[in-house]
Amino acid sequence: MSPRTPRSSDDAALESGQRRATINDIARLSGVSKKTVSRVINRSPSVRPETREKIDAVIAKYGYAPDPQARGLAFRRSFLIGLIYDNPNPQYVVNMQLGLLDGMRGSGYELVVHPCDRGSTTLVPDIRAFIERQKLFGVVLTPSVSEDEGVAEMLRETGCEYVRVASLAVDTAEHMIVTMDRHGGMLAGKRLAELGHRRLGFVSGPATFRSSHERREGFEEGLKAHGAILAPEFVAEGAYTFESGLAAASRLLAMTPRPTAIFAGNDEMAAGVLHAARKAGLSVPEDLSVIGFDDFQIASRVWPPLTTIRAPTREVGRLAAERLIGSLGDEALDPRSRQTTLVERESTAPPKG
Amino acid sequence: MSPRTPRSSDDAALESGQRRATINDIARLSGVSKKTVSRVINRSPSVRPETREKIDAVIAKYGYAPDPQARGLAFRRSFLIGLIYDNPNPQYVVNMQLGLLDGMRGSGYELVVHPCDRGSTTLVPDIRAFIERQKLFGVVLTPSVSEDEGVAEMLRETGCEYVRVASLAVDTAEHMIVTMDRHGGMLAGKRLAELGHRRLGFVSGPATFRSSHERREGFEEGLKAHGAILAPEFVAEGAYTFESGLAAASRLLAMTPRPTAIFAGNDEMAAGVLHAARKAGLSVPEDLSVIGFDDFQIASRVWPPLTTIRAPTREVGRLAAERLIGSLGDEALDPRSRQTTLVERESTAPPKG
DNA sequence: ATCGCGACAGACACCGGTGTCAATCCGGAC
DNA sequence: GTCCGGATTGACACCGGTGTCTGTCGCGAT
Repeated sequence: MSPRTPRSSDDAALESGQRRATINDIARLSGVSKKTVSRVINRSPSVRPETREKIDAVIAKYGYAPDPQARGLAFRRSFLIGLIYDNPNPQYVVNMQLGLLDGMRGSGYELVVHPCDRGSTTLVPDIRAFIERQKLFGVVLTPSVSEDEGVAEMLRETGCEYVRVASLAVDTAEHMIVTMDRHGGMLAGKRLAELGHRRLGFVSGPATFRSSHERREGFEEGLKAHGAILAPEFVAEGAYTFESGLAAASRLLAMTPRPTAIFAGNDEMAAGVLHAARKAGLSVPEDLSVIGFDDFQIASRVWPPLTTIRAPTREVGRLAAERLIGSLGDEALDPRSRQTTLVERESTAPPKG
Repeated sequence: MSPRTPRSSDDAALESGQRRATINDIARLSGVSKKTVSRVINRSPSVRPETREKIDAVIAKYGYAPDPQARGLAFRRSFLIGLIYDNPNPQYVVNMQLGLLDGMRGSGYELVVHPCDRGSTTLVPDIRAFIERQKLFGVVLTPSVSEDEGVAEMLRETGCEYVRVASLAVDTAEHMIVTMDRHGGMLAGKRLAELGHRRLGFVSGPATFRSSHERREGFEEGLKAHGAILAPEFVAEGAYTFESGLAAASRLLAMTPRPTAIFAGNDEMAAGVLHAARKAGLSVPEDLSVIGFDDFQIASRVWPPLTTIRAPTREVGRLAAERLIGSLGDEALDPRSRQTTLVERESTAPPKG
């Protein structure tokens, strides 16, 4: 190899696609300095249009894309977005991931997943270490860890961008995507009251999830609007799991008189309610109406197929990602994009008699 | 600020944790060159033990951890591992992710998720772009994209490390984690034959998944060992989805005579079989036994709770990650770590009469 | 014709690590 | 005491980008 030929001029490898183009290649092939190429990449205004076009053409010809690592090193941050979650429901997690990827598509960011345990004593330092080591551009938090103020405070300290998905505005608007749990609960209450139910049961999620309270309060609102109420003794706390829903419903159904309808805080617990009803010898919806929440796959797999509240998890994920990377306009103000809706299947009917 | 004090000596910020330590800080504070610190980080053997200890102490004192971006830039690769998948089942995806994270814990790698569509005409270039842009250390592929030879060939070209999770050894051992689908199918066949079933139905996954064939062939083996056979007319192809299972089972149950037991290729389709049975007026397990595959949550949510084959997806994920980063020893040779097992619930019984 | 100024472009250092190669250190052989 | 070779260590360039600052250019004002 001729020593006169600098390594960076090894254009044969470039042409054949053996070697990815770097900013130095683009600069040399465009006849400008690398700094000018950098300006073009970063859309700096002070580049003459003809220069920009010339460079853009070379970039396009060689399919050049800047190296995220090198860029990140200079920027002192990465182009990674972390999803920090502790919700154990697989479908929630996957839908959220898909939504985030929807919102990130074409932005040059990548999604790094980071499950955590809110009960851990090292929760905050663990997340902090994750963020600082990777110099994350930003993170999205979902319930219930999104409702943790200790974590939020740490995030503000680090200066890492963040968006919290929660059912209540627990932070400033630019850091929030608010889900419509209260509205969903209201739809459930309204529907059951309309059907004529007056002895209503509620299987709540764990008190550590804000959504548990929102769904319940919405439920009560919906009932009240149609002249029904939720008696405190007909409220049983579960943990958003099948087993907890089964146990809670068993308690409710053992009471006399028992509720004629039960609203469960999510579909998993609603499935538990169905099992409890079966064990109690009750048929659904004849003896007991059941409404769930989420409209995950399980809702249509159980028998009878569950009437439930559809929560647009994937859309919420997309909004969260767009808010994080700054591409979200006024859409977030329009609740239609994250509306909850009632999906009526076969687990609801008027009460007997 | 005194110009005599170089910026790198701003130890106040370091002590207070305002600034993360860099390799230069560690070098200065240890009284060695950064290259020697680099040697310690990378476990180079040619460092005198006392030097190593001195540096290790400083590293520990300041909680130093090398910057993955800078390291990656110099190494010409990142410390990211991609999960490339096209399996739409949320629980499979989440279990696989959890397993991968299990295997990666403490290794310094992070997991980047990348769903894809095997039907896309740009599948290979899309994945290639993902790998090259991020300079991924390695990727894990799961079915069915793990069975795509075009993708595998591209991976070999790029030099990116990779591990394929599949139900058949479609690559050399160092690139494979083989799941025991055939064995699981065998367990199902064996059990149904033992119960006395002789007219057996099979709802297959899509032909594009190797596991569909493996599970079926295993099923036939298990039957044969106990004197039963799978008649070709009792095989219906589904697509690993609830709806396809429902449709396939409806066809099987409309035949005369109909099968007394059905093995479905996964739990989702088994749930569909249960719905089909109900619509046909058959009760499970009295009129029809059903076995699923996976033992995902849905198996215990449906009614009756499904007898199924437990597949250790999370463990398989852990093995895949360990193989990728090279921390997997002989464990992979021991099938116990990825054994499939029969989980007997209430959807199976001897045939009537 | 000269001056001043904003627009544009480039030189150079730096982000935080690693590779290469030369320099230094050390104990044992002569 | 001197020489030698392997073990340690350090100086310096480089990975592929960006920040800062300086220099050049073209144009209208004087």
